[in-house]
Amino acid sequence: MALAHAIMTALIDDDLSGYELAKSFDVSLGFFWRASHQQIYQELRKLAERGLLRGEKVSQSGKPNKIIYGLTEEGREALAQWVYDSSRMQEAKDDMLVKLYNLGDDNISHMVSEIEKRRDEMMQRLYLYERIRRTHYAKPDVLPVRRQGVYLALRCGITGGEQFLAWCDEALKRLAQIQSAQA
Amino acid sequence: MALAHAIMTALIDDDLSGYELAKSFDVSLGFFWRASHQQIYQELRKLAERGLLRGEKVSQSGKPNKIIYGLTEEGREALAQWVYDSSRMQEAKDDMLVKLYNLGDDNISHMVSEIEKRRDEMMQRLYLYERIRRTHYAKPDVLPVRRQGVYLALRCGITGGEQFLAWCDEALKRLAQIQSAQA
DNA sequence: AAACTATGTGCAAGTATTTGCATATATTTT
DNA sequence: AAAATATATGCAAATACTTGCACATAGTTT
Repeated sequence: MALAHAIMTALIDDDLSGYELAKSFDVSLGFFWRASHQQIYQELRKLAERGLLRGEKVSQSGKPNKIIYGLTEEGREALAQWVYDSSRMQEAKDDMLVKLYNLGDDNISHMVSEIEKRRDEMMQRLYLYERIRRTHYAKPDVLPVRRQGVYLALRCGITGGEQFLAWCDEALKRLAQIQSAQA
Repeated sequence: MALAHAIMTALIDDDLSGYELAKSFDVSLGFFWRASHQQIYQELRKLAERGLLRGEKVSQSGKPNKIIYGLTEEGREALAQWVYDSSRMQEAKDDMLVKLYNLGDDNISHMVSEIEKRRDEMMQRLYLYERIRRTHYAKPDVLPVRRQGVYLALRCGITGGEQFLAWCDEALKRLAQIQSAQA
């Protein structure tokens, strides 16, 4: 039920087309809630049908036409209300962790490379977070309230990412030990 | 596609009924991949149909009958093969983080209590992790390889949980500051 | 006696998400 | 000139997951 709310959230400040929204997702809310463009387009249409968004067709020359979506009053109210809904702790749902339950002499080197790959990806993600933090949140205390909320979400991503890197190092060390004992 | 593999993983050592499996999930793999009992029963039947599990009906007196599932050779092979499949980084998909993007003077006290609730839940989770660690993984180095993999997953849960607690404290501190500035 | 807890499995309906494909045009690169 | 990239939206099918309900028995608590 929450991709809808993530999308509405992305439209708080600006009206966007599906394409623009998908791009903005990639560098902000998508850090915490990934969605494919198909899902976004579908959800936008559904939300417009339900009256929570208003879609305006824009004809363009030189580019394909697009539909700009914006929150309706009803949408803003629904979103504000949603914040008070109770939400649950999310599990990691990460294949990698399930795979670790299957660790064996045969697949250990595969797990090493999988963890190394994750480590690299997270490293890149952290560079991106850090750039965003420096650029937009250098002095969080002086930001308006809502921006401070976004900052806190970013901090959650940063500290979570740093912890993950540390775990990767721990795991790789242990796996290397097992491998050297094997030889 | 991975609940299937989580279930098969839970059956590596022991054959279990759906009920037993659901319970074992609650204190192990379910930390990383939660599933309702309905989903588990469905998946067990599907896996049995596909020949990856063998289901054996057991009549019981005094208790309802049950079906004990175990991995077939084919299942074991499929599981072993699955470990080599590539897997992707998972996003948090956490409502709470999306809600933070909607932070405002009106809902700030709600967010405080939501974060406090999460903090409590994680604290309890960490107690449980710690008990498991002490009981079963006090000396990880001497464990067989597969158990060391499980230990690494547990460590991921522990360090991730500790990071989350620290983040909660940071967030609560900031929210308290905003609230006191408001007054 | 009634209520609650534990054991044990399942259907049906709805919602969410992924995967693969399809269609266009304009600009930039090879 | 061909190929790749960016812009822009969508359908259809399959898979995954959640929610609410239903049945059935035994033991324990109030």
